[in-house]
Parts: sequence; structure tokens; C-alpha cells
Amino acid sequence: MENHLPVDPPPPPLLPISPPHQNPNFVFPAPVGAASQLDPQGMLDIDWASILSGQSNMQVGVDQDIVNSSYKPMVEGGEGGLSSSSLMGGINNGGSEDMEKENNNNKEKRRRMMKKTTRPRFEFQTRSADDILDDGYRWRKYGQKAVKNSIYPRSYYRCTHHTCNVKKQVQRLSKDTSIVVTTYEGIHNHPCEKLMETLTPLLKQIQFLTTLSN
DNA sequence: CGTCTTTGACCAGCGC
DNA sequence: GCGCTGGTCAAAGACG
Repeated sequence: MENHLPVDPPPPPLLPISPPHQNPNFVFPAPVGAASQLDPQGMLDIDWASILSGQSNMQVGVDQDIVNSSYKPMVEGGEGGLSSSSLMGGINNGGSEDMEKENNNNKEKRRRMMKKTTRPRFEFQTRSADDILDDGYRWRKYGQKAVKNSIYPRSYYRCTHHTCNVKKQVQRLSKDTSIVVTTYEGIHNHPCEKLMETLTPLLKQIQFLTTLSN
């Protein structure tokens, strides 16, 4: 799984899979749709910390559909987002007509919501042997589909944080099998767990040294 | 035993 | 209406 935390900085020349939480300004390879902003090596500076914390409106390889439609670089509000607890409700454990009706209503509501809500999407292409980009968050896989024009399946992941509704899709390019396309949908409403894990001991050490010097 | 992945089924949207 | 495709659900199984 992706629950590894590399100690060393990402080795050149192969590009990431480097966890953004290790280096917020890490240079990622060409994001889709950002070709015009790239330098000759196809690199682009990305402020990962801002993007992942939701403090940036930066669009990186924004999904083409959204570019062509009415995409707004907005952070999805708490009440606007899908609450899985409210929308996933209605498990059919009875069999009464009312319950079934409510169940169907909930399903319908959820589908409409999912269709309606425009969410920020960021798409990255990374050159990696691993399909899973360790971005510091915890993900649960909820589906995998064979997609057209690709010999590799697309995997669907959801952030495991209970209040967070961010999803990501991971797919390997059939044209260039060394490239993994990761599409993030939505913005995390909680801090990056691994970032905190990494920073906490450091902060404690700094505090300790500060008290010593005083 | 809790968490996570796998995988077949289901559904909606879309084009014909 | 029908078939295709993409996205999601949920039961079952694997794993630590």
C-alpha cells in the first residue's frame, strides 16, 4: 500500500512518486493541460502544500470538461459537499414500502447531487513504477474499471477521513506505460496526516532547543 | 476483529 | 429502445 514514508529525498532522475508532504515545492512532471507553462524540461513548480490544504486556487491540469464548461476555482463549502452519512443512508433492512421509497429517494438525491456539484479537479501525470502516488493522505479503494482505449484499468479511491469527500482516480497510460495519471476531485478539509506526523517531532525538537537556548 | 481490496452488479448519461 | 461506457455500491474475502 501507500503507507510508506520514505526517509530520503526522491532520487533523481526518475520523477516522483515523491510525497508532496515531504517537500511542498517539489517539482512535478508535466501536468496535463499545462504544457504552455512548462519549461523545456517539461517541469512546473507546484505549491503542493497550498493545493492540498485547499488554500490555493491553482489549477493544475484541470480536467478538460471543466475547462470547457463552467468550472469555477472555488473551494467546496461544508454544506455544499456530499455528506456520506446523510446521502448514503437508507440501507434496505426492512422491506416496508416507505423505507424502500425513502431508500430510492436517497439514492436519487445522491446521484443528482453528484451530478450537479462542480468540484475542483487536478490531474497529474507522474512517471512511476508504482500506481499509487503517496500524497500523504489515506485512501480507500472503492472501485476499479476497465476503460476504453486503455489496457490498464482505472482505480477509484476515496479519502478515508470521515468528514472528507475527496476522491481520486488513478490510471496508467497505455501509450506510455511508465506514466501514471492521477486525478484528484475535491479539496481535503483536514490536515495531511503524514505531514503532521513528520512535522510534530521536528516541532517538538525545535521547542526543546529553543528552551535550551533561553 | 477491524480495515482494506476485489469484483460483479447496478445505474445514469449519451450516441445511434 | 438499445448498447456502450464510466462511476459507484456492497458483499465477500484477504490481511495484519
